[in-house]
Order: sequence, then structure tokens, then C-alpha cells
Amino acid sequence: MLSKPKGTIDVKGSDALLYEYVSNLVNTIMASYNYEYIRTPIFESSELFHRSVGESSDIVKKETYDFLDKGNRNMTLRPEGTAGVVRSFIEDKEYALPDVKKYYYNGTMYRYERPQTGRLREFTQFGVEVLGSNDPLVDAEVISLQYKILEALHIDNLQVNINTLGDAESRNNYRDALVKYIEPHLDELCEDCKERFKTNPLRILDCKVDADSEVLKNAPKTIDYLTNDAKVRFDTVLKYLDLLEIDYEVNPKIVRGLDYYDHTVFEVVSLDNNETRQSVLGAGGRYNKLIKELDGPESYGMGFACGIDRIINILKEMDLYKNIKREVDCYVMYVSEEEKLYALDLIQSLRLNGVICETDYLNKGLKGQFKQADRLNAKYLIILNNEDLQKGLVNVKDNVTKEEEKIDISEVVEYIIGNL
RNA sequence: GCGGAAUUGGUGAAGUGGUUAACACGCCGGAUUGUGGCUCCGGUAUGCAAGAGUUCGAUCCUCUUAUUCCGCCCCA
Repeated sequence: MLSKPKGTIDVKGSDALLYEYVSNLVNTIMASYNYEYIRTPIFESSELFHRSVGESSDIVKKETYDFLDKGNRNMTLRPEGTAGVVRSFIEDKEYALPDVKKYYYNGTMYRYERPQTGRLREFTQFGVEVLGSNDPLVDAEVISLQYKILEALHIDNLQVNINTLGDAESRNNYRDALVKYIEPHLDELCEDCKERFKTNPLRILDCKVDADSEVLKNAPKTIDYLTNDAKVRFDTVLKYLDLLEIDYEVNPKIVRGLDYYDHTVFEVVSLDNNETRQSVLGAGGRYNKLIKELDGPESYGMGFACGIDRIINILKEMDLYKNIKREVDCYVMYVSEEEKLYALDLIQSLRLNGVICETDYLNKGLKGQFKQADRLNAKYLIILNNEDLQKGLVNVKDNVTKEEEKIDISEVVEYIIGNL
């Protein structure tokens, strides 16, 4: 038996409707913020991700889908969306344009991970990237945009956890201080933290095992190592968020795992999402260094990415979305071959007029067709029979009131449209 | 990459080392000679994730593999 690859899903049925619903909502809201849709390749040169996401990050070290194409080029299935968008921005020299570029994307990403609920190898994210402005206004807008989308889906108990890493100077100062502080206490930390100490010391801060240890409680805080400019900048972001009425909590432990972040970093969680599950719905931050890192000029970037699959998991448990299904306007019933000809013609006319129309494809009896019509929640039934057709009439039954009337066949389409 | 649990039909599931794998929903057919949704009757897994082993005999025991779920790592 052939089956789908590990960590992938088939999206169909009510799931597909939910994905469609979320995507449509994203499109609508993005439009009102005037973000442009961008679609970048699903595979890019491996080098792009090594240089953007970072050689030392776990994503690149052990989670990418790499392959050699037939021209012996090293390719990687995109593990995240930012790198491709930034690459495109640089490649097309959009930094030279007079305006800020505001992009949003919505597509599949690939990471070779151990799958769990809310963690797939092929997963779907939407996200935004704002390129070319360092104004704290952008930080606040990006965070609020993500927040407002989740809010529009009626996901409750949202919380934004926010922190700042500061500029390069702040970040380096802090890193040095942290390393100096941790080193003598290294033996008191867990095995994973000893490894992190070598690869990415900042990540020790959000270790769950050592979270309650005295060592971490007394560790230096990023906020104390900010340059004055970086601090003022962060305070400004928070002020704007207050103004936009976004619930946030400054959490000095948020550091993020991708190497390209500086200044603002944040994540949005849903607190009542069955607690143990993957509760981070989206995350992002500012990445001013990244553009130069990828051979662009000095520029600025800020964005977020949001996991649609996780959103869908939450929506599926909400009463609001329990009965989502496509409703059929009209079900056309026939039995004989002659009636079928009328049916075919009528169905086409209805469909071309925008009526969602279904019929029988299995030569079922009338009883079976009634059953199918009910399964489809058809609002109207059109029952064809030879006797009436010869008089130019068809039976139209309102499937809610159960009232039935005979309508002139030339007026059926208008009648249905008029009643929908 | 590491640790743990699970896997029975279209679905929810019960069950046992030994002839026909319960029950329910769904679906199909009939009672109802072309207007159903109620009721009644009948049908619906040559099969218990896949493969190998133990056994006279395994869905049930053992091993391997796969997948799913949970925890860790990490992350959306």
C-alpha cells in the first residue's frame, strides 16, 4: 500500500475548507495593510540558507532537505520564508526603490524533523517581510498585524512575548557577559546546555530543564547590556504597541534560534491551546544585518512567520468552525435518459449563473438521490420527470420548507437565483 | 538524533492462542410498481499496520520495519 511520506498530510475535506478560509482572511487583511504578495521558489541554493539562517543553527545543521540537482548544484528545500524574500529583494535591487517594500507570502516549508501534532516535515506558513525601514513603527505594525490576524480568527488568549537583542554592539556585549557568567557554573547545567554553551550560548536562557536553577535566575539580562540607542528604540516599540492595544509581555528569555535576528524578537502564543501542544503560533523579529550578510547594501528588515497547520489544529477544536462545509444551492434529480438530457442542460445554465449545483453520477434511484442531496445540504431540489417536462414544467422543491412547486422550465434559473 | 505509548472495517470501537472477529454509526439494497429523510428487514473486515519467527494452530506471544501520538532536542 502506497502511503504519504512521514510528516506530510493530505489536505482535503473540511481541512481544505479551513485552509482556504484562513488563506482568504490573510489575503484580505494583508490587502488592507497594503502588503504585496510574493512567491519565491520552494528550493533555493543551499548557500542561501547556510548564510541566512546560520551555519550553527539546528535548522541548517540537521533539518534541511538538501539535494544535488542534475547540474550538480547544491539545492535546499526552503526551511523558512525570510531568506528567499530577502534574496529576491537584493537580486532585483529593490533597496534602490524610493519606498519600503512590504511583502507577504503563504506557502509550504520543509524541515526534516521528528513529526508530532503541529510539527510536520512539510508545513505551511504565511508571513511578512518589511524591507528598507528601521522605524520602530514597522516593528509595531508587523507584530500587531500578526496579532490582528489571529484575533480575526477568534483565537483567544493570545499573548505576545517580546524581547530585544539590541544592535550588534549590545548583542556582543551581552554575549560576552553571559559566557563569562556561565562558564564557572557550567557543571551545574544540563547536558544540552553544555552543548549550547559552545554553539549558541543565548539559547541556554530558554532551556526548560534549567529554567528554575539559580544559575539562570541570576544570569545577566539582555536589557542591561543595551546601548542607549537600542534601549530607546525598544521602548519606542513598546509605546507603539500600547497605542495599538496589543497585549504583550516583555520576556528576556526570548532569544530565537535563527542567527539573523537583532533588536526586536517576539513570538505569539495561544495560552489555552491544550497547554502541552506546540503553542507558538507565530514568531519573528528584526534582521537588519541579514541584507548585508547576503551581499546586499546596508538596509533593514522586519518580519514574522506563522504556522497555518497549528492554526488549523486550533480552529478544528473550536465550535465556531465545527460545521464548516460547502453548501450546495441546488441538486438536480433525474432517472430516465431523456430526463438526463434536460438535467445536463439545466445544470450547465445554473452553474454558469453562479449557482452551486450537484447531480447524480451513479445512476441511483430517486431515493438515493434524495439522500445524497441531504448529505450535501442542498437548499433546492429540482426533480425532473417526463410527464411535466412535456408540458415545459419542472418541479422545484425547497428543501427547508419542503414546499414544492412546478415552474416553467425557461424560468427555473431565475427562480432559483431569486430565492437564494 | 534520543526516550516512551499506540496501530482491529468507511468511522467509533469490543474481543480471544483454536470452527462464522461483538456492538454502534455510516453506506448499499428491499418493504414503498419514480418524491426521500421515521420504522422494519437484509447486506456490508477471505480480515485484525507490514514482514519474519515460536506453535499442531496467532489478530492475540517474540523480533524487525513502517506510521501515528507523547516527551526531549529544536522550532512555526
